[in-house]
Amino acid sequence: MKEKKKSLIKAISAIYRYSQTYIGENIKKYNIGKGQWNFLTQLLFNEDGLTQEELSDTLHIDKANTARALKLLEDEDYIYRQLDPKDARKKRIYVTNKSRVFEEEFHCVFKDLNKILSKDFTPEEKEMARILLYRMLDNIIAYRETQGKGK
Amino acid sequence: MKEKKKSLIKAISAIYRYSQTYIGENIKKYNIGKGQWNFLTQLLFNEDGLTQEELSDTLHIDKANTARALKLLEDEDYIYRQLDPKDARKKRIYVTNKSRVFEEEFHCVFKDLNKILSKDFTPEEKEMARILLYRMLDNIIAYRETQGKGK
DNA sequence: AAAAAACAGTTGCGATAGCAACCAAGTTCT
DNA sequence: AGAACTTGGTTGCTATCGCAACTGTTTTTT
Repeated sequence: MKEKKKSLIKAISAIYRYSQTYIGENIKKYNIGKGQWNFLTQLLFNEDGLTQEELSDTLHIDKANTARALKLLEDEDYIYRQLDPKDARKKRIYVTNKSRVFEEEFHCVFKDLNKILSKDFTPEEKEMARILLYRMLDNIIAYRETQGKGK
Repeated sequence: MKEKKKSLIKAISAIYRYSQTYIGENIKKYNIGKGQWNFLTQLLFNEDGLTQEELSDTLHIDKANTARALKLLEDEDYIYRQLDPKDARKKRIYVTNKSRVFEEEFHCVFKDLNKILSKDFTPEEKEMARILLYRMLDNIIAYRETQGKGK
């Protein structure tokens, strides 16, 4: 029985899908879906007031999805859009009070997921995992840029 | 400006999506999509003759998707299904000669992706990334089992 | 042996994702 | 100023994915 080396991408795929399911289950009660968490956490825990384009770039998500996800978040009153007074093409996205009310609860969902994933990791291993993952991400972004898909 | 610790799952999500796009582009010429590579590589590079359920379990993919992906692979003549003579519920999946013809080319797509992701990694870092990722996967699988979603 | 339960695979459904085409607002070029 | 181009966002399309409900086969229970 030949021992095949298991590929990085197989693990990443499975972790991604199971994590999405986990997130979906744990944010369902807020009436938002697993396609929206990325945007909401970015706005809540990093910075709001970004345009949709900036959000897309930061999160590496297609701008069409960004438009759709933000629409849903807006419908549920977690964010609102405001036209940039300097440039009427841009819509700047801000979180609502409702988002702030649930901020801590949201945060827990992601802290918990992180704990699940890195269970029994030493602090050094956690840090190493983070570093290696973000290097992989940078690598594939750099590759895409050589292919002319910079953005 | 507060320095936020970046989460594992954000990186994993982005890597997953970019990798899926990469794979999709590179296997398009074989008339198969990014939803099918996981099954085909498993059958080609590990073992065929598995049932759909076994494939689902190994790849951590819902059995409904397995059925659909295999249907497409069968339509394109990369695999065939054979009823298990001992148990008429089971369909065992085998790769075709057509698959074997392209085996090396397929392999390159995934080797190349692996190279892109782990660019500038030392051999130790590559190994560490693999180990940590599979531990994360095992962790979330174990968590799911505590939640009664063993399979 | 008949009924009930378990198992393997399929289908229906709704949500998410990327690409391409499009529209409206701003910028640049002549 | 007007034409051409760029930029930011939206919509249409198609593919993927997980869950739930279903069909047909096998096993277990009584």
